[in-house]
Amino acid sequence: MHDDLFGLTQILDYAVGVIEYETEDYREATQVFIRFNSTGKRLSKGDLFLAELAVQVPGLATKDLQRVAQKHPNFEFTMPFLTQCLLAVCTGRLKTKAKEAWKDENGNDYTQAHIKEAWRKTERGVEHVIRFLTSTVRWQSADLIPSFNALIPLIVIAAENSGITPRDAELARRWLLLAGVRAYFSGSVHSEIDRILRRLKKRMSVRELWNATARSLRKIAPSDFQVSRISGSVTSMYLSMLAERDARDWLDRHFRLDGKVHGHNAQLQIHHFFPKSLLKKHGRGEDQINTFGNYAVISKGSNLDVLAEEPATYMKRIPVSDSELEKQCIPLDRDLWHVGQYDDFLRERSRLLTASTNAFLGKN
DNA sequence: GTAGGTTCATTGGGCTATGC
DNA sequence: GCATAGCCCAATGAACCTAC
Repeated sequence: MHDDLFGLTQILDYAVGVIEYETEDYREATQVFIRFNSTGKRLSKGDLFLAELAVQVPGLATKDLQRVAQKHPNFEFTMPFLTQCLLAVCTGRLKTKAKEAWKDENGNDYTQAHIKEAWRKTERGVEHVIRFLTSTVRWQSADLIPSFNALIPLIVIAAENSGITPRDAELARRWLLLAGVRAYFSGSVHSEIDRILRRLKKRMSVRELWNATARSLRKIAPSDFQVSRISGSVTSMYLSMLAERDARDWLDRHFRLDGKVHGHNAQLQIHHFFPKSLLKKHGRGEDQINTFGNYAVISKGSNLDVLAEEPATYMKRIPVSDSELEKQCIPLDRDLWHVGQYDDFLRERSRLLTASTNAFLGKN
């Protein structure tokens, strides 16, 4: 312990090297900046694209992108993310070296006018997608977005088509929610987005986006609800469905179950339909207690005061209608609300969740 | 240069210790 | 007894690496 503390104090004597490099050329400075990025805190591709953009079109990043980044309090997109959206709209690709980001296939710089026009379209695309997220998907904040990368193709489509038509909106929602649950954008993200963007060049539509990815986006199955995470793509999809169904709190019928279940200013909370302490008492393990089939959503302020009672007991005191229970896919058969029937309850709840979610997501 | 596999970094949930 | 802080770990997205 003493050695560790002594070692820590040595940091005060650590010699930090400084190299002075004089230049008036912003481009040259950026190249040096990118080259030095191999050590220390590594910057993301988006950071480097942003640095190059600042050189290519002075003022665009510091004024226009920043304005959009700060415009929507519940959808605070980062500058690197917006830069990647702009890059996708401007060049039709994302996978590139930073210093070649704003060049065409012949190696020539895109003109300032071209990039500014692309930004005008990107900004419009971002606005349309936020409207789509709040109205069709019914997410009121960016906290519920499982993957920001998934928004990029949608923003490109909305930018090029001046929005997402009401006819396409439901397919776009199906695509976004399934892309989240299937963790479509993990692994080689830039390669995959580039492949999608190449397809979209041929036909810029949500239908084409769906066709390009459908093989990986199989419909929801009961096993998809065997998750313990309270935050995550399955919960985001469930909350979207609850808002669509105009689900209400179990104690306060006027309170819409619309919002998020975790994080700062969460409006909702997860309620274990079979209380943890009850299941623990009956020898159930964590994986059986904390599983989506046992989760319901209620308002943050609600205290159902259930202790270790069975649902069959405590639900008699709670003035919730069958229609609200149906919205949350809770089996109405009261015989399943006894702890001895827990396995059958989970099986039936998973079946109802699967059927309801697939109906909500709609057909291709 | 690209695709796909692997590794790394970040985030959020759960648990426990501590303070009020 | 409750609230809060801090730690650990799993999940996940991003970055990196390698084979073709």
